[in-house]
Amino acid sequence: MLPKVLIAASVKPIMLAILAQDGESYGYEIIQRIHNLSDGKIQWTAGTLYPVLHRLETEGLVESMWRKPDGGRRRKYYRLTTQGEAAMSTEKQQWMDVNAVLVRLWGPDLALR
Amino acid sequence: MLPKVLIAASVKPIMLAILAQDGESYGYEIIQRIHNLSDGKIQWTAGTLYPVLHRLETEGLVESMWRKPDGGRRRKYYRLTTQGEAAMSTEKQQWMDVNAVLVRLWGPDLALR
DNA sequence: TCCTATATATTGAGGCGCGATATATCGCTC
DNA sequence: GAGCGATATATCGCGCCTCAATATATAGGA
Repeated sequence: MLPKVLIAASVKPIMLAILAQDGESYGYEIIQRIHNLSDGKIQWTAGTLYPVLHRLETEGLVESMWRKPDGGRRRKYYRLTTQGEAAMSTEKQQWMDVNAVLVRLWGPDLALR
Repeated sequence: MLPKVLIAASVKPIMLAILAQDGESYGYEIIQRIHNLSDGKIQWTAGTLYPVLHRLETEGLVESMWRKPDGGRRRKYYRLTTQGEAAMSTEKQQWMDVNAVLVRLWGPDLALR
């Protein structure tokens, strides 16, 4: 079980990175995607995910459209905006800045193991 | 300026790692240490640091002792407990789990650049 | 018909950073 | 010996965040 604060810090960069890689996706699929990507270590719930998606949309980083597939119920697909791509770069840089400090403290050799 | 949530997620592992590496230190020094370690990118304030130190002490991860150096005013020195060392390992593993997901999404090749 | 999986949405409780503020002392300069 | 900046610790409260719980709806299979 990961600490809340670590979930909080990683949810935005991970969400943006998933949409950047997958092109577009919807809530339920994203939950499963991150579950697989992390070997089950990260388990977002609906109560975590949807508020984040709505926040990203309010901030203009993602846009959404409803779609109804043949069979199965309607889904709300999300896609990165141009602003969202820029935001991902920023988030990535910030994460790596902090990560660099931790790697330095834990020992630079560990980065290669 | 780093996002609050990223500060929140990193403050505990960084604090534990600093004390693990330095043996012991005190609030004011830790603030300068992290400033230098991060090339000025991470700037903790007293309002961030002291509550965290107190929390770590309540959790039994650090222990403290007042000391009065020759010249200069008294300082409260902090040191990791055995529990604190174990907590650092856990925090480290959790951070690396999340970092692994991000590296995977951003592209594994980036890890070498 | 009923159950399970799929799918989105909201609320409220609890947790946390950090700017602002308070308090105190050292060492230097005028 | 007054004044000041650097050193040093401490607390409060605003605002933001997660996430369990809850609500709603539908597809497909038993």
